[in-house]
Amino acid sequence: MRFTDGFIPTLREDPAEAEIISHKLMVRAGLLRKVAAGVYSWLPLGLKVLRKVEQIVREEMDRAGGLELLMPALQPAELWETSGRWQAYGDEMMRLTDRHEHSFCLGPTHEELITSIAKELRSYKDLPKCLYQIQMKFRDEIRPRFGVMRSREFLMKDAYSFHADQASLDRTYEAMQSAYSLIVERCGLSFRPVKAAGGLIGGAVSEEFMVLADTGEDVVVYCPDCSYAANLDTAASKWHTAAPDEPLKERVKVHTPEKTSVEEVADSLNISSDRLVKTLIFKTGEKTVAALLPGHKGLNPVKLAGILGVGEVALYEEDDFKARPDLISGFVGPVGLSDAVIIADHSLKTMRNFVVGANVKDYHWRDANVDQDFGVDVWADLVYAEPGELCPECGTGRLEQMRGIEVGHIFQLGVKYSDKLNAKYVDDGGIERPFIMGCYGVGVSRLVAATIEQKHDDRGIIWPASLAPFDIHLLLLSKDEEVKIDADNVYEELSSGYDVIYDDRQVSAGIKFADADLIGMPMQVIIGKKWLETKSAEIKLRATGERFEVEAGDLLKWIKDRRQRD
RNA sequence: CGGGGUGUAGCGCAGUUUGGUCCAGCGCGCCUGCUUUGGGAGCAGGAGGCCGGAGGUUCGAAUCCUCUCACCCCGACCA
Repeated sequence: MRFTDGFIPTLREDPAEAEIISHKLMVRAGLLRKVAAGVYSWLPLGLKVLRKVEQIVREEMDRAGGLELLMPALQPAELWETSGRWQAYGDEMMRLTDRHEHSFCLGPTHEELITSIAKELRSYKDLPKCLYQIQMKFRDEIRPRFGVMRSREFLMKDAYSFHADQASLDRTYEAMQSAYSLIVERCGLSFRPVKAAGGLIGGAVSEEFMVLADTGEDVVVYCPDCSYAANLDTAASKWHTAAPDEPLKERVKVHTPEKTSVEEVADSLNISSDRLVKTLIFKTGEKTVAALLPGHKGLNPVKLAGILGVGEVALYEEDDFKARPDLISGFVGPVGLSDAVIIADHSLKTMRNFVVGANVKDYHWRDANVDQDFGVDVWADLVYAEPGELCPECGTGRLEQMRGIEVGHIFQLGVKYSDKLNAKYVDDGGIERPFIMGCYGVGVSRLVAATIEQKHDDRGIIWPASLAPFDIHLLLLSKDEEVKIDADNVYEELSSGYDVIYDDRQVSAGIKFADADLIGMPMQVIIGKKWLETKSAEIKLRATGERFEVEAGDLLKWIKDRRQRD
């Protein structure tokens, strides 16, 4: 395409609204324009990239046995009421009412809808099936940000699989796992699959695909010595040492006036904070939960929510304490605690003679012990894994952290939705059973942003060949009429085998160079001074900056060879 | 929603503290002409803004007051 026929509005300056590099570059390079908070128009150049990612995703899904379909974005409330998520999804769901006062939402995800469709699968003979679509999703994010990285309307590939047994689900899950790796690899990105929490979508087994980038919103904990990698939300570690072999003592009440924080109590008793057990009180619907963990560790609320099987947990606030006069803020402890579920971190099993709150203002117990002084209802991993701690899998590597962008997430759902929505098939014994399900998502539009986040320099975007909107950027730098005619011919010639953007604008060379680097096609073919002298073009590779002089007659062959090599 | 901040030409900004010197200004971009053409050219001329919106104070408001809307950043959420 001739530049003058295209619509590529490039900007010299960074837009004020953009914070991260990919957002700045997407606006500056003319891929994207903002319409409202978290809502964007994709301009022609941006759409070309989006379509390329979409096509890669489609090809890999098809190869993995997926069947494409298209469901509506507009969905009736009734469907969501049967699964209970019309309420559960909360403010994040975009809701609307039609002229007949019927409630609808713009789909934030499609488990409900796909499950209703899957009811057509009647027999175990129809299984397994994996259905997918590539479609706009709508989520009224609390805080949209970073351009299309976290927007309220975004392109997603979502797939759902239906199985008669766990082994079948495992096979599809693995096929998706490798399909996802291939998708991210084909986009030319370095990434890491990591263990993840199910969240609102739910499910026991789940993995996220993280594109590594400093600006990523997620933290990945990984082991440099083995393959272990997990989202910080779920990452485990081996950190507590064996029990000090000291005899159990009788607990003693100590006066700790005004000492409410871990540090203050530890200081006033002249002990280190790891000899103190803190008790955090949470409310989860009807229940009150007391979480016990060592004083020097941080509580991971995602783990706690997972153990309790709820979407999120909320710490007790002032008003909650007023409603429970037996709980004294700052002095809460497990000894004598009633009407609360006690969940303790595994590390407490090996702790002895520790300090806990006494449930009396200004007092703590010292030399308290599990069993002897209080019981524990649930043992669990409640704490954050920290860098430097030992890997939970190999046991020898020291964990490290890095940031990542979640571009894909796969889940084993089990019967969570099929049960509620009464989606069943008949097994070989003639008995009705709910489908065993999996679901698999890729953020297609986010993948575009993630690519730029990883592939750019201070001049602009560096597209990998697989996603570049054009293969070749042809620059005409001479005003000479004959050279112009030659350049037109080169454009025709290259266009026979490649998608070419031809900068035929009447602007200075500097502008053409700057725009070419900004919009980032992998290969620039420059026709300028040397053409007059030797009929040769200069080829510049965007990624490395390498330049080659190639004679007119050799252009096609040179480009073909080079592209095969790369 | 809580905390912080910003709305002035297509984009990036100054002016607001201390009302008048602003029927609003700068850089980039845009239009016309001439010159220029290998890393964001020069000269000359020109177009473009009811200063986010509504109301108020005042002889006079981009500037002060009230209300309102939008957007951005920090937190909980997630592809």
